[in-house]
Amino acid sequence: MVLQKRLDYGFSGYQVPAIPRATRSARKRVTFRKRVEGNQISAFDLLATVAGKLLLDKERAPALNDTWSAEDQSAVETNTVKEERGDGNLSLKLETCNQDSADAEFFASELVPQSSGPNYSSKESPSFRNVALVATSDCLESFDAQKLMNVKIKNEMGGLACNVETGPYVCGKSGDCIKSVSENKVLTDEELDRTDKVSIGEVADKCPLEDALVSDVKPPALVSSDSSIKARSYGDHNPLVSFPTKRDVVDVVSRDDDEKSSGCTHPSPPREPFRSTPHIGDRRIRKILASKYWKKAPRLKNVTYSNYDENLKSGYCNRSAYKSIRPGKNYPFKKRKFFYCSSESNSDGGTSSECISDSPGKNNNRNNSTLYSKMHGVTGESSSPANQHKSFSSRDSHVKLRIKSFRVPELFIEIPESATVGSLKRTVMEAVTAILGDGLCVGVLLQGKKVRDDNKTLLQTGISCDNQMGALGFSLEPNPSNTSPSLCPGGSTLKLPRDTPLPLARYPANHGSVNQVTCDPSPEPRMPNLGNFIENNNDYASSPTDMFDKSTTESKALVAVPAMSMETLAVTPVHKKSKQSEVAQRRIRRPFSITEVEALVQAVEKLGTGRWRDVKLRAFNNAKHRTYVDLKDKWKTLLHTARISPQQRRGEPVPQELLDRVLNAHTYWSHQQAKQQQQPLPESCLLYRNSTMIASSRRDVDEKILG
DNA sequence: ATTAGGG
DNA sequence: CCCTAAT
Repeated sequence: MVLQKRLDYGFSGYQVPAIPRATRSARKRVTFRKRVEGNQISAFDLLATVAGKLLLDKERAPALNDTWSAEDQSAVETNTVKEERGDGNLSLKLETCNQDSADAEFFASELVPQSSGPNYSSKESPSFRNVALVATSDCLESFDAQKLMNVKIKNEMGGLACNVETGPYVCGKSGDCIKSVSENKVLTDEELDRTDKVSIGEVADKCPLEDALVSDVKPPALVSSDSSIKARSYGDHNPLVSFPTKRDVVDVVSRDDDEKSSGCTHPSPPREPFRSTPHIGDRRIRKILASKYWKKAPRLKNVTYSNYDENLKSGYCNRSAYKSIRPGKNYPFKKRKFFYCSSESNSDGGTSSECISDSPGKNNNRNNSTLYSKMHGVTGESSSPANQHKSFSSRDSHVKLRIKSFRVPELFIEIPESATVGSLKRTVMEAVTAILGDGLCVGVLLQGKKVRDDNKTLLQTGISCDNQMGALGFSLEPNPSNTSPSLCPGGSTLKLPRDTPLPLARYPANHGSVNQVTCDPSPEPRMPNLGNFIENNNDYASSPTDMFDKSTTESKALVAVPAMSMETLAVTPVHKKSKQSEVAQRRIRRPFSITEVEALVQAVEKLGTGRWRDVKLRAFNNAKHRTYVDLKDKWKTLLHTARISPQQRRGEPVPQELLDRVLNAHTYWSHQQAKQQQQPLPESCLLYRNSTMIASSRRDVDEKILG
């Protein structure tokens, strides 16, 4: 059985490794695992794990959040067992296995053939008993999931070989029962609140895993579990993971050796696509445990999320322990952060729909810019949507929109009671500003439903002149993604860049002076001109020296950051808390401009490779967003670019001249380095350098070297 | 905090 | 760009 690296986890609770970057694109799989304290495994825990996994990936976070919304839950529920139909938005697969061990582990990883599981001791395998807790597709082949859910698993020995409760907590002890929810059942609130056993599943004889139940004699505690989780997100339900078509799903499949993911230290033999759940040979029973909690989550926000957060935190708290034990660098979740905020703001609060007023388009002279300026005018800004796809041919009818206001996504602010009103204002302002400056998505809703296809015309979408009031809505959402548009082609949002972490964070509510503030800047919304913000990123002035300053300054100016005094910073716990809660994000991608490349090359030519800090200081001292690591990386890519054929190069083409300089500088400094190691004779070095550089027609080399 | 490399 | 290991 799987259980590779069981020993990787030497702590209670569980960690949720970051989702490999690869998962940002469709059809990528991720792996994660979870360890459960004692013999308890709860559906919620599992889901939380999955959720946490997803959340850890900032770009996916909202996706998950959406999934948590009540609307989608049903879909999840009904599709859990129907993933083959591909008509759902997310399906969950989970399976667990039993093992004689003191603790339980949740492996959300692809089942690894026993033979290939490198990290578990051979003696572990035999004692392994898999008990499928989730009816998944492969299980369905042999029996109906619905039935499975309602069957009772009995242990002839007087106990249950495996007990899983879909309740908040799953008891692994024998005698416990499986609580499951019918996939088709719609839970009532009452039911949702019940945490006790609901139904007992008895594995039908059909279940190929029955023998597993009869497995070990001892009070077979559910000690270890192996779970494979597959989640599919369909564009329609997942705004962040938008795909061209509904069929284009994202599979979040647990597998340890996810390609490119730093999942497993030990490369496992190539696996079949996750779809074919491997090793059915293992006796497994599965049970869908998602539905209930997925449905429930949106409602019991406080409980759910706090719990959730706790879980996540626990993972983080144990990071060090984890790290120390963990053999490889498999799970780079070190600095991953998630926003609790987005989850909720996206699912409900964040979506503020606005009114629309349609009117027969008479103004043919108006173009889309007019439309947008109008849109944004409401927010006090005008911007040019970078992602505007809709085509407004001049002869089209025009849809007039009037957005009365945007509601800012939910904000959570914590401030001491002793704080002054003024500081509260500043705090709120700061939070709001941070959000706005952080980048927002504009979502389009029609009939309350998100419109995700950016490529449809308004007409096709149904946003036409004869629209009725209220049919169309817009929403501002925290932009979770720095994803390139290509990653979410179906998204209906206008992505705006962000550079700073969302200040939103859910703080422990145990603070007496927690004030929750929801900001609604209706009267005089101060929105940054994000459109320009974008454009400025790559639009540098010609002067390599001051261009960075300029752009930086401009960007900031555009973000309409209110003058924030140090005092404010001191007074607002938001900052501290934000950092504390590790709310951060992947930095936005900022392609190097040619000018920057030029500056970099020049600096490296002079300073050589390996002195990135100096390079930074010298040429990018004013570009705060460029760290020496960035520069180093850029050099690396430049070098690579220079070495590959022009046809293989992508992105903004770098002048061959620069690339040549890169090559020259690289070879030169490489030799330099080598020489230094052998015989630190400055003279020969100089000679070599000069010959090389001059040969490469670097006129300014000398100056730079001298200067 | 930097540097070097792998991802 | 991120993440780590090693300085």
